[in-house]
Amino acid sequence: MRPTVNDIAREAGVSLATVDRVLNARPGVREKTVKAVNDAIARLGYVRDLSAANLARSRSYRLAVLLPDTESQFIQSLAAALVEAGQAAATSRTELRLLRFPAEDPHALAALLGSLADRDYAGVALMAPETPVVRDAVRALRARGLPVVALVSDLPNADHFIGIDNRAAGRTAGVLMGRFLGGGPGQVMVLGQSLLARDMIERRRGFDEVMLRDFPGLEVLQSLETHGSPATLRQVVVEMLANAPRIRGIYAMGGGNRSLTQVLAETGLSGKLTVICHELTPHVRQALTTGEIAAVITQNLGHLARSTLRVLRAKADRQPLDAAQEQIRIEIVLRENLPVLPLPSAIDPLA
Amino acid sequence: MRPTVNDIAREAGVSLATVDRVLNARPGVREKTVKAVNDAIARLGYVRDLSAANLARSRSYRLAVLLPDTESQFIQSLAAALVEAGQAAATSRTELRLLRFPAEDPHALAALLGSLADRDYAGVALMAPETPVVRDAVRALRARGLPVVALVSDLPNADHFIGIDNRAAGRTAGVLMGRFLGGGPGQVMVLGQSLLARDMIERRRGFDEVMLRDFPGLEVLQSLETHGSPATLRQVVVEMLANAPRIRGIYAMGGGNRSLTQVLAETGLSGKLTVICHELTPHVRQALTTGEIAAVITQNLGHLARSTLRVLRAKADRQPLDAAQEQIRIEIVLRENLPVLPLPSAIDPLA
DNA sequence: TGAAATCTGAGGTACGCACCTCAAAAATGC
DNA sequence: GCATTTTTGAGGTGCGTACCTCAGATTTCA
Repeated sequence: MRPTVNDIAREAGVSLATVDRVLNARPGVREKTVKAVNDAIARLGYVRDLSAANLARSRSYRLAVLLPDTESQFIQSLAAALVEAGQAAATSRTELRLLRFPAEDPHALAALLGSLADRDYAGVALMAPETPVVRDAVRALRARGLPVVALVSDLPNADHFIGIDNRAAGRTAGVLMGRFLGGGPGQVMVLGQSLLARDMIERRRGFDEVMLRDFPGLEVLQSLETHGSPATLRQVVVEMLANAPRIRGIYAMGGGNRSLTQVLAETGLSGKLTVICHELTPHVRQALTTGEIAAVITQNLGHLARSTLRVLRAKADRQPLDAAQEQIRIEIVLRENLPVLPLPSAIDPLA
Repeated sequence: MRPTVNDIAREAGVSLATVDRVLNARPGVREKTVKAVNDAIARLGYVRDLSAANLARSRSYRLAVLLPDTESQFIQSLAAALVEAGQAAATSRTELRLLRFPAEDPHALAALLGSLADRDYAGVALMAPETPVVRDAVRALRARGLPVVALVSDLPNADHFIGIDNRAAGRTAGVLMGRFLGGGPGQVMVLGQSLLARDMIERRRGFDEVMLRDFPGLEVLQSLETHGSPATLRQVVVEMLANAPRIRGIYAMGGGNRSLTQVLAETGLSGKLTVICHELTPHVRQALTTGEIAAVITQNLGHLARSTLRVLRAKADRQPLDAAQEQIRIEIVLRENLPVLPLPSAIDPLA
């Protein structure tokens, strides 16, 4: 049998109450006694039983995840992954509430953040661009002891960031583009939703780093801004294709993948250009299999979602996290290593 | 407050004992009553508290993981990942025992497997090539109700396989090789430890599929067998390099990466050939950063280890698994998306 | 309708730990 | 040495579920 707290008490020659004080770092125990208890713990190889501890604490975690109300495939997939992770975590006294806020309204978001403090949440995860009001709202929440983690897009004053290193992601796109195009010659088009967004800036920087250093034969054109609008995307892409006849590759830094493949299809360029984009949404999967898209840089949303819950719980308990497990990988997906779609798992509520 | 079993009993108008019988699928309850209870569960949105359930069951899991005693970097990394996952799982009544067996002795392995049945293990994970004696030993274990999962290398009669699809991995290597070499012309050398091992056969098949279909300009040479011996590797590689002057790429299907880079360095070919190999070991990391290796196809060993524990526990409890979470991805690692090495996490035994 | 079989209720204990109280013991300051 | 403070012990309760027993209620079948 594994040792219990009673075994420690006996081994250390102290009472259960003292062991408890040591284990839970409560005050009122002499250094010497603390050491005696810790020695006993080490001798017996005691490991706290988390199930029992959580039960006794009757601790539960109400977590909020705030996503913009954008209806992009990426956000939808992310939301779905979060909901699924939330269902799985329900058996562990964890309740996840998915809240949406108007994408373009930082003040609404700040107000929402402010309202969270009162409703005894144990932690908040947030995917939003950084603006001064948001920064202040995050600071206020943290001051109240609520952990706040940034999701997908980093917020410098959050407790933690869950997502990929966008500069490295840009570099990865760069190597793939460079090598797939054999180092040149040719031109590469770069598309982004908003060139002011932190993520886009970092991806572009990483991409440029590699292209300049390793593939000088390829000319990387100025970033085109789509503002998340299919019409704008279509216009700028068509225009650029007309002006730059040596374009052989397109790096889509974020969003608008559906519109992009559509425009390429219409202009008869499907499969003729090397297209590298981000995020493995359903449509991108499809385009990968047909060869319209050559490679995708992505992050595993299931992992991202589960990691979010784990990190929030750890932060709420002020426990350390397993850095290796929580690191979100920059995944490269080609047609050949496209992960098979597992059937939507039927979560058994009694399991 | 979340509903408990008592709430269900009240809501369904039955006693606690009946709710318990329904929840744990014990006999002696009429269809009609079962339905009443399930309806109450649905109405209240009851979710079983796993912490309490595990505690009450006082269930614990002693798991065995059997690895060959090979001292390759891959096995060492895998063992380390398993040990770490085992430590983290200790708080959840899970004890992992890492057992090694002589790599080339199927009978010793079979004997070891046979001896496990008596020592109340809850499950067994096994990384071994399939041989008739092993197959029989696995069957015997399963007949005794012990779940057996195959690790890294598939065993057709195991309960589950944890690892990557090697054929898809080979295809992935193929696309990368083909695209990195611009489709040809040239020759590609292929190296493998043992050409009889199931994994190697599948990787080669996947690689050939893609090369033949998409890159006919590249000639894929016959596989060279290294038998895990640096000397043999050196010999066959040097010989092949002499005989096939148009070699531009090397696909190392498994093992021997250290020796390979060494031979290339000695022959002045470092960085001049496109080398694609498997498994991100410390040495391979190094070779990636220097450019000696262009790309690595790998599987996340941390994930593999944690997945092993989760799957074994689920199998031991006859519970369904989350296919999406347990799917091991085929990861492509280039210098630019090399995951940063997290510091070896200090596992807090009290956490 | 009666006996047998089946179903249900009431109540209990146990799991390992957290957290509480109050009194007793030990250490400390003066 | 005494009062004061600090440390320790003994004992308790509760977390939500699993699993057990035994008596009483209900249904089934002859």
